[in-house]
Amino acid sequence: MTTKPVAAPDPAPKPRQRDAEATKARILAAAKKEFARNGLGGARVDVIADKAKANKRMIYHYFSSKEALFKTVLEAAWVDIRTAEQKLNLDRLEPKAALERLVRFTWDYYLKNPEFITLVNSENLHRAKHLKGSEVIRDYSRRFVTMVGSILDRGVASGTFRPGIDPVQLNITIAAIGYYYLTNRFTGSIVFERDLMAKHALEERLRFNIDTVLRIVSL
Amino acid sequence: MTTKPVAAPDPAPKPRQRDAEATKARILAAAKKEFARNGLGGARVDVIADKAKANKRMIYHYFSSKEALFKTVLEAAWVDIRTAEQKLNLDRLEPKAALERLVRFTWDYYLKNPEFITLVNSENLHRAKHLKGSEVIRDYSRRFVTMVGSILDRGVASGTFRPGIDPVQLNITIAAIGYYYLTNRFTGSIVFERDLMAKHALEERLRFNIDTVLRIVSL
DNA sequence: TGTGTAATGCACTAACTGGTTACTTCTTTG
DNA sequence: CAAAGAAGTAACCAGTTAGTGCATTACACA
Repeated sequence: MTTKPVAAPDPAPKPRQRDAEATKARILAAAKKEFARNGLGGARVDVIADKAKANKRMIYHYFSSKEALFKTVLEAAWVDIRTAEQKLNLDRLEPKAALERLVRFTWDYYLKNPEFITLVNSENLHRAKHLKGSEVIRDYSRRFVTMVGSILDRGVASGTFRPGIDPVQLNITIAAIGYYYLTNRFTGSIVFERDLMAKHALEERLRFNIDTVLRIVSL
Repeated sequence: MTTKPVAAPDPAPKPRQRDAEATKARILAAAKKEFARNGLGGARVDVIADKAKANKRMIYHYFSSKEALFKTVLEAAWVDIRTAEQKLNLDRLEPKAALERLVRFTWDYYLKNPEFITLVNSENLHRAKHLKGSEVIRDYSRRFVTMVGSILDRGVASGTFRPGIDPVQLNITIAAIGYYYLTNRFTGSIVFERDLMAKHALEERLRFNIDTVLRIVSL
């Protein structure tokens, strides 16, 4: 976008009064929070501008529209989780450990990044119209599915996993058992009359989930 | 609410021009659709009025406010699914069959009543503030958890299920593996590059889910 | 047939909301 | 250092939106 000085490799990033990249980043961060808290429809552009200590005009300058901003936020969120997943280096672990690691990671990620869940919910309410056709997402996802597939293959080869498991179904299930618990934590706590977010409750759920996944793949 | 004629037991319900109950019902049905499609924030009261072939004034006359209307819709939806669950008479089935029946029912219900999922999502976005303190929900839910608990107990007693399974965790999981798949069907179809709503895909998922649940409870 | 009440309809508003216009101020570079 | 473009601001606009005041009409019952 903006042409940075090419010469010196980061020559003491002098504190600017005006910094396009920084402003954009602040807007993005604020938008993520606001969209996550209130959904696309409920989010207010003015609130985002305030939170970002920017002006509403800046938002339209950099992102054209509320929906385009939403799309950017959403894509960034997805790239973030998929990138983190790749860093797990699950290929280096033995199949069972790899799967456990993945379940644990997914759970922790959702816990630490509750915005992700709400953003995804919001996007699905809008029938994924913002993500439709996004190659970024498709490319990242493909690598991910492949990775889980190869864990399964290795497990089958070494005789620890049963054959014939669809990696997609497994992926969905791993996400589901964490995602559902957390996204519905408010109604869930009412329906089941316990604090689903209490520390021990969270630990118990994670244990249950790991057990579930291992049972799915075991012989 | 309104005092109906007490005498004759439904003496040919003459077609009225004005019928409070009928109007209320139409509003409720329209509201359910609109809330489900657009969420609480995105739903438009005028649209609900039009869809219900009623006047906006009627909505405020019967339901006081948009949020109160939402609460009514939400409670009704919950009562509906819980009532349907009770009608399954799972106590009469042997444990394994009962569980399979429940998984199948849950899946089918979500499929046939997609509004339920979206309403619940919307309520959780608002941190369950409309359902908080609703005794209706609490009472219905209690009976449900108890029912699943007794299936598990029976299974353990007959030596088909392993002991020590928390009925709440199982309940959550049964809901999760269906709910997640369906609520995220739009982004899911993009991420996994398949039509998750194709007939064979749905059948495959149901099979996978039944298998998962049986694996969780098996010895 | 008359009457009180519940049901209904219309027109209105006050507050908001996404988006824009017109302008000022900083920063970079020839 | 001057000029041009980039970054930033405030006030504003047109369309919406939840919610109301008030007049009107049908119904139940005497």
